[in-house]
Amino acid sequence: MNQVLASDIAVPGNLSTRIYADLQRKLIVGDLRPAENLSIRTLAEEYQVSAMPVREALRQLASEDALIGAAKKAYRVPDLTSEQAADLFFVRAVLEGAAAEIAAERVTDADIKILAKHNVDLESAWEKRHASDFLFANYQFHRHVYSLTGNSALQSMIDALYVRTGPWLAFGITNLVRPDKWMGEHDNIIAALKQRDKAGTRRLMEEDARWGVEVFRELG
Amino acid sequence: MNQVLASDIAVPGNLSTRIYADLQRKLIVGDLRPAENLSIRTLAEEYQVSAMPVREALRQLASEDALIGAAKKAYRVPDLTSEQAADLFFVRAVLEGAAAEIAAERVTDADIKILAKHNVDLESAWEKRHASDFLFANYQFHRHVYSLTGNSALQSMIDALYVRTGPWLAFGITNLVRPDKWMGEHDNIIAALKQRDKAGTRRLMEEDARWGVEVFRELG
DNA sequence: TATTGCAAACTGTGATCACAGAATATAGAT
DNA sequence: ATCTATATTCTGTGATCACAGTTTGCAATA
Repeated sequence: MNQVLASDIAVPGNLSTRIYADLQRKLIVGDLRPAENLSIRTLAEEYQVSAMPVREALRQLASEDALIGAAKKAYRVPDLTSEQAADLFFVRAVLEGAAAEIAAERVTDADIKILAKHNVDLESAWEKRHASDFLFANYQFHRHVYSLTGNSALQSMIDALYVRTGPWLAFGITNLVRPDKWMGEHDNIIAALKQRDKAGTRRLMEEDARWGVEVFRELG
Repeated sequence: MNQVLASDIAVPGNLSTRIYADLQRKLIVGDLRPAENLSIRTLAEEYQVSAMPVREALRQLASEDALIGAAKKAYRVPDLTSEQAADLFFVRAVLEGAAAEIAAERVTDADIKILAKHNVDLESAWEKRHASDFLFANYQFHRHVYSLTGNSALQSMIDALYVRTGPWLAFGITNLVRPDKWMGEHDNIIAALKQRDKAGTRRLMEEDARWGVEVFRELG
């Protein structure tokens, strides 16, 4: 059962917000699969709440195109076309590239240690072929970089992109053919950050985002 | 009274979506002022619907930070700090700059005629000091440019930025000291598009977005 | 056995009510 | 006249119900 709503733990906000956050996380790490249906009443029972908070959470995710919602039809996780996926990764490259340039100015040694740890988690998850752990570590790594900008508007917009690409990436990496040439990318980013190399960090971050498109091309 | 919900006109979607779209437009053109309160029940009466669709629209706008919502307190239009405004215009410059570069590759002569018309509307609205017409024409101009990318994810993200900066810009331009040096920017963008100058269009578009920050600095 | 049609189950949407906390206005005291 | 305490009004939130369109499954027919 879901622990998200345990009321003894101090959680911010109302029920809708908590359910929204939980579903958002599940989308990012690929716990929800493309074309999967989400029913208000079913989720309400799982979360042990009424339909009210769930419908608001689902509507909110649908408004961000993290879910597809049509009248009188069940909400479902989008199954992206190649063009849609490419569009999302393009925006991610633009935003994360700009963020990385700023991050290179502000990064501290403590930040680099944290990034290195996330990278260890990433490779550990890859060894175990654990898709959700892998995606979560990847998200944590990237998020730490663009959070260094201190620009909350920028952060939430990039977050929204990870929510939308999560389900598709989870499918993609489990069928990945050649991950080797990409696995060292994060190390290169850390190295560029260490040198406070703005242009280099930006270029590497843009490349890393573009990797998502590569995955897609391999799968056809 | 609001005509948005006239049911004889074929409108897409449900009540929540229509109310959301109407409020979104009002935010973009500055019909809603910073720190203004929005009550679910009051709006429900204005739109002649129950509270249900309104609360979903407001919640959705709050989730995009287009409105501020706290438990048991009225929703209200955000009153941006200088840092928050600068952050928003930074993201706008990044996204619109990247979009403009692509637009310069795809722009047609028909597009340029449309852009020129929006620019005429813009200057006409300025002569009359009509803030909402001015902001709407400005939005139309920019939107036409970044819609040329065909990237819907990119478009909706930029749209969200106009929603958030609208109320603040509406206040800003009415108190604007020196608009002259900025009024020709759009003409320069059109000229760069005519020449299919990717780098130039991008640079000019980034500058134009940065103008929003300038406005703020003038006002203190 | 395959196909068609109908009924039952399931879907989101909108309306309405109860509730608790926040804001406001009013009346009382100093 | 000013400050304070209290009552009233207003706020979003959650739950529950009715409704109509969609999907699904089962049974009857060819």
